[in-house]
Amino acid sequence: MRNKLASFIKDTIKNKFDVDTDINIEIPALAEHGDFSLPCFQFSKLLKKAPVTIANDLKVALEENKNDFIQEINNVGPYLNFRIDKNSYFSEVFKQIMDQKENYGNTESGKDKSVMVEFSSPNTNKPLHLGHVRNNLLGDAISKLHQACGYKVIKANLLNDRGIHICKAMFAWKEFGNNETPESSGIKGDHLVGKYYVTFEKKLKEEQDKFIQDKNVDLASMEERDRDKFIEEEFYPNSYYLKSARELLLKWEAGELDTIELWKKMNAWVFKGFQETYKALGISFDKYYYESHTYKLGKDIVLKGLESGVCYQKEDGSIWLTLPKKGFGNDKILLRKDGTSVYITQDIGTAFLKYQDYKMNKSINVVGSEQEYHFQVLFKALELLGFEEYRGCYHLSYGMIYLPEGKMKSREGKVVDADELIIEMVEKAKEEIISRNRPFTGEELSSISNIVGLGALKYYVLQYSAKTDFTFDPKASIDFNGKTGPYIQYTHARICSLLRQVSDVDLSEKIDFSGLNSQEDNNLLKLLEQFPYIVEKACINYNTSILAEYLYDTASAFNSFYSRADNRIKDMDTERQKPRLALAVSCKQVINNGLALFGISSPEQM
RNA sequence: GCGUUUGUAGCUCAGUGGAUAGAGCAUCUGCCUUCUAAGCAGAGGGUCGCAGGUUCAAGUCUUGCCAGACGCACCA
Repeated sequence: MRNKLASFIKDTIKNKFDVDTDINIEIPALAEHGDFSLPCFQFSKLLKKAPVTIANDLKVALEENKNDFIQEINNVGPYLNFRIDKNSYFSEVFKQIMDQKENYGNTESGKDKSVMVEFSSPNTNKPLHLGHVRNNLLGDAISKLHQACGYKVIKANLLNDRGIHICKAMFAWKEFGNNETPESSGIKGDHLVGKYYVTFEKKLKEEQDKFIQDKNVDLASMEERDRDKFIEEEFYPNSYYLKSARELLLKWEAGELDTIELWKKMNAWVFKGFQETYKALGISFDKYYYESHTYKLGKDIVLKGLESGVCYQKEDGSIWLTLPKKGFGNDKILLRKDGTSVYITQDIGTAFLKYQDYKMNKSINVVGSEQEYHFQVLFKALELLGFEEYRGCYHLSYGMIYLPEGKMKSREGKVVDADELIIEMVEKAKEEIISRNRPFTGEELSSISNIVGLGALKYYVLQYSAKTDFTFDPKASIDFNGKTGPYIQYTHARICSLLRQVSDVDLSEKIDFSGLNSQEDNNLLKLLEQFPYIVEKACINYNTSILAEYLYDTASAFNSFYSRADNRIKDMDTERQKPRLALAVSCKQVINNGLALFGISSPEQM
């Protein structure tokens, strides 16, 4: 409908003023202004006229050869407001939704293009927490949004399975583990490994406290920076625990059999644990990369950069990248004097590898905002090293999550554990359902609790735009009233319930929509029409909150429509029922499709 | 210190340079013998951090200041 109007205006402008221009059509903030509006500011530069004059002239021109679907054109100052013939407006939207069903909302803006979305990418030394949940849900939603816009999407997960962090857990397990396994202890693998990682950190802290006491240093009176420096320079080189973990890392790098064996064993525990969490969240990946395979990558590329003069070598043998003065503090080291790679070198190699594997047009990394500078350097490095595809690389940065008591800290165990959180949400959903005395069987109850609990969690996280930090309020997150996932799911369930009760009404024949002229009818219609634009907008802006907002508005519009005293559909005669049921069916489809983009299921009953 | 970023209702957050700044929660008032009340209708609540600038128009762009967050590793 919007396209039809836009091309009509475009043609008219071309005839009247002899210029080609894009048309930006808006939906008026106030319904009484009309169904669509055309702010004429957008043409004033091009036509060198005042917006109000343009609006006047254009109105005359448009009215001269107005199509029958436009009922009325009004100009209010610089705005041209259009009222669309209701019957054709409703029919067109309803027809589109019925034709496209679960594909309604999809567009072709990404047709023939591919995108890789790398997300999750956890370290394999501890279980996933709320921060990972945000990452996973965001990455998954962004993937689905791209799919809806026609892109071919590859979801990738780069597991950081190697390094000092896992060696810490390995050492603690060797020292204190007594061969404990997930089977022997009944503890989920990632939690078991995490337990030993925490044990390591605890022992290290004890050792540090003792060291400081022995040295008789008064840390409390030191500046924070000096304190860190002291610990780094004085304590760390003398730490038995750190030395032991480093030894394990060296043995791992040397390929020592026992160490590799233990590393494989513990990583396997963690992977299995992660898989369970991913499954619970309904998340899957098309491709796994492992840091243990990629950590040496990038070296050749850097050496080529040295030949071409992009990089330079210092006297000690280390290799550095020259960065532009503007925007970058210092040059960046790429290879240590012993020739080993640093973090960014691996990322350079991985970028090349990903492209070799998939030749995608876009490559998105879903990583927290604390790594923004890292990605700026990385993309600049890729550009300087001649990797043309750096243009398609994008760091989807998301903000931190605070708890009411402050920042989450994994080392201190001040985190919201992902598995526990999921269980809590599902439990809460179950309580809510039970309290409503619904006639569900045990199986239905647990299936619906699962859908609702996860819906609440996912919507809670995705309602925020990615870049904002937000405070996780356990009470609010678990609330099912107001702007929440369950509210939207509930609306869907209500529609399903209604449809079950009037299942004999046939909507396939031509429907007369002329009876739908209330505020509520029109609001809902307009929202349903907008859905494809919302999906595209959310995708372009990498912003799930746009869709979250929209879904709430749509559910809310339906509930207003539904609760009108004179609108009791069940009691109406068939001819009056039809257009209203058509609206309800359409709304159900849109809610279903929209929630699906968030990985949220739409229950038939709840 | 430098860079990036945030500051919108009591709280948590939306808000393409465009029409009278919105939502949820919380508070208050109504509505279940009724298509699922996880709902609906309504009320109160704002110096859009502060001060300048740009223009027909600024919560939105810009400069300065104030306050917070993140970053500025041969960690990842």
